[in-house]
Amino acid sequence: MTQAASEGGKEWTERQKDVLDAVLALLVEDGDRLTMAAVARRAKCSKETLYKWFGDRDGLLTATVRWQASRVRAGGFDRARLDAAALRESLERFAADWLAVISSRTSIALNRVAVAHAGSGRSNLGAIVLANGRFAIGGRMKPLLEAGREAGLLAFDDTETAFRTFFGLIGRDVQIRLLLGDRLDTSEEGIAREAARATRQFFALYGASQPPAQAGSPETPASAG
Amino acid sequence: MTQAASEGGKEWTERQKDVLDAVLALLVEDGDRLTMAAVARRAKCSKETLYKWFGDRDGLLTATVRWQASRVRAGGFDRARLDAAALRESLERFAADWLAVISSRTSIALNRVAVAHAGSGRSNLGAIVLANGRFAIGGRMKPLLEAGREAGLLAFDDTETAFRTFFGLIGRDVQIRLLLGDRLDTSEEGIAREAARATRQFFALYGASQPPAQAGSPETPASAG
DNA sequence: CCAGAACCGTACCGTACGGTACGGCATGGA
DNA sequence: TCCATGCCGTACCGTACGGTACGGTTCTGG
Repeated sequence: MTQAASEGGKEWTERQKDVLDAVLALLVEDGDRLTMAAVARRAKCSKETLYKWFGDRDGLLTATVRWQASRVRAGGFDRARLDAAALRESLERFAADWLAVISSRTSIALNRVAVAHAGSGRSNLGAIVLANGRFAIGGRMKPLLEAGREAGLLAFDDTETAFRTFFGLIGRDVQIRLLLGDRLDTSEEGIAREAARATRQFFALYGASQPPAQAGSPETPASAG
Repeated sequence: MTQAASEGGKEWTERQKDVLDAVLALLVEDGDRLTMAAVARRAKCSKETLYKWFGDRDGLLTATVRWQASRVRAGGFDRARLDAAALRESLERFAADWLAVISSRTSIALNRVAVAHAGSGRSNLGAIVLANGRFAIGGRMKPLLEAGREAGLLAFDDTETAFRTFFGLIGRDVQIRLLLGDRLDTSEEGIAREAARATRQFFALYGASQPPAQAGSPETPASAG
């Protein structure tokens, strides 16, 4: 499960990418009530071709998830010149990017089918989504956190714990509420505001320039109990 | 959507509760690949009876969600004598209870079907789960936070924001990972440890006894930008 | 111009499942 | 004793959908 993000995969032809985009569109519109016939109709291809290219329904869904994942790669930071402002900006950008992703209709639709599949045990869509979502962003953010620590800007013992805390401060209840059908503010300004808040709170917890009141970082107890 | 938790509902007979428990068991075992025939077999009743009692499949699922929700009510705190230790203990207990809930196989199964339903637009299972999960705990925790503020132990402007921050510190990536099929440590000790960490971090952000370095609470910017 | 491959559109098959009908049995009240 | 009610078990129906088959059309290479 804790595998690296899989490669963008298999280099589909343009025609095949069109089909996968059709699947994404249908997924967003109709939820997981997706039928092979509907895909064929939408993509103007035959069902026989779908089965030839993707094997079966699960293969089509898997390919769709990978296809979508292969084009949301983003982020990165300038490791060379990392002062407090640059670190804060990078973290804030990560936070905003992540919020934009989990708020997108595509991500919501994909996560819904992956969650449903994970429940029925068939295939491993859940693992793929996790690898390309939560674990991908973790893999990209942790080097930044560690660079910030090496630059004396952050203080934490365990990178994973620090990252997961930031993750929680960013997402809070947003993803589960969206998955369950709640409506939330997903405007660009709203996202920017939340990203700024999460970053501010993260610095309050892990910023080295303003050492926590209790000795040690807040992720470890200052005293027993 | 932002409705109050619905009442435990309708007072089913014992026999009917047995049926709903059978649904829960099947949901946990087989995911949402739940068929009416399987329920009838498991509960040793006829399909006709199921339809008579619950209307249709969605009605059965809705009743099941309400039934499960009606018996996870818990929590509460002693408002009278609220010192720092009592507040911390209450928050930690809330956090541990919530982690135990979202880590339970029943909650995972129920959230999975609700997410799937929210995707297909049919029925409002998502709203029900949300009302009895996220919003129910919010409704129970916010009075505690405000009591803590009135007692001079916490400092925040907006109760909702403070609660959502705590929510994020507690859950982090746990719920989405579990829903997507990842395996996590859900032991009692692990939960207790995470609850303690979340509470410690929440106090670091919102504790009044140790004012934040920047003026104001970390949920509002100290200066523009 | 021809052969073959790729693919579209549609018809078709089998099965799973939601929902209904019905016969049989038990209980309880008159 | 008899009828009514409520429920079990099972058979049944209609439909939706995954997957396959096949005829017809377009494209490509020779």
